[in-house]
Amino acid sequence: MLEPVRHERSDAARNRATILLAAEALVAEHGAQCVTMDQVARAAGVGKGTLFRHFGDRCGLMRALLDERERSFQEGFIRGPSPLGPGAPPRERLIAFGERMLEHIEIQGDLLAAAEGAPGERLRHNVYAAYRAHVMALLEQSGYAGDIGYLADVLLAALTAELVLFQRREMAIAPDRLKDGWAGLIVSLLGSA
Amino acid sequence: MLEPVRHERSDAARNRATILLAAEALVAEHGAQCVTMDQVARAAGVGKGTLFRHFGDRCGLMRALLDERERSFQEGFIRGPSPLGPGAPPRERLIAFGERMLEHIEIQGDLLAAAEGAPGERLRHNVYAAYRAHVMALLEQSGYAGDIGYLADVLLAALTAELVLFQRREMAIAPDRLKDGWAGLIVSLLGSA
DNA sequence: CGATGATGCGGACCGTAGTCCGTATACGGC
DNA sequence: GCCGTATACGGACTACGGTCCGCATCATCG
Repeated sequence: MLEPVRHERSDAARNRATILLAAEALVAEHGAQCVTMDQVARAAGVGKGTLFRHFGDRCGLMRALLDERERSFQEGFIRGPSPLGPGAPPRERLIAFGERMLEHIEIQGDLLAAAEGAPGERLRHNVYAAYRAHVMALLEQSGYAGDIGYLADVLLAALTAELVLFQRREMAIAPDRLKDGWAGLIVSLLGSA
Repeated sequence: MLEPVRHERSDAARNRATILLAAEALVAEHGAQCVTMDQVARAAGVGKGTLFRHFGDRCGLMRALLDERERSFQEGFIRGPSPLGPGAPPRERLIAFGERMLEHIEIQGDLLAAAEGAPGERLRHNVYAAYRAHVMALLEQSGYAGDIGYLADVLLAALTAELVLFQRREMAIAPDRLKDGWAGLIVSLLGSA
């Protein structure tokens, strides 16, 4: 399996940067939901084809906008300080993971919602796989006796942007109640010992 | 708050029935994903406007197709035989509810996926509210000590069509493993007593 | 530096969901 | 049966995401 691309052509790199800048500005101004691909293309001064070649589809563009935050988020629970990162007992790390994710959704919610594509697409992505592997590892370490893979899916389902934004906005549930609910859930499952 | 509509006009009722019939046939033949609104309109011999006036949007049409099954499903856990319906202890009813829901998704999965609209729309509907109320009542009866509303949302998130279809199709997880996972989850939360 | 092949570019084009409004039709009152 | 009006109908129209392909631009090599 060879690497097909050696260098990105200079104009392509320039265009990608321009597009991301333009998209970021438009999203900041109008909200992710209201920004159309034509708007982004015009604002960046490129053709629509260029947009889609670089990012595949609308969700790909939104994901690209999230990417930096996403990477630092993942960095946090893989190599960051306790209790989110290594060092703390798995139960504490799991609680911290959920709380951190809730904060992530609080900040990036609209973009996360806009990055959702067809049903199930989200689940097929590397990001989900990374979360899932992390949660499974923590459950494993905690000595949980049941189906770890299944439980990981369920726990992550509690942390989807769709659900959390609904709880926060439609049901007007306070962030602290969500965090407490999450922590209580983990304690119920893994014991308070 | 008056009832604005006294009688549905006869042509309207006829058209609605015709549309549902045509849509059902097209979905059966091509799958819900591949059926367009224009196809349905042409097959039913009505204009597009009529379609949208009756069902609001594509998801509304899909929901209407699900409606009958949905009602009998709800009937099952509200007034049906134990352990799904009243009579069994709440823990057993909750397990039966999840298993029944998994079967429902197994059968109606494509339609359920096609009925999903914008992120969060699903959660705003009566159907979700009914499920949520049911699960909350069972948790209450079971004497669960934590945040019942939060836990209901989490448990229902484990039973979304999006997740279950992913688990079944993409991850090739067998139905029995999902049912066992669900039962194990409930037991972990409510105790095996 | 000039030729040449690979890569990227632009924007016309397409399919689909959803809207709008002038026209047609059913229903209730006379 | 006839009329007036509320209601429904149809299909042209819009907006948007996504595709396609002929042309331009870049990198490379002699």
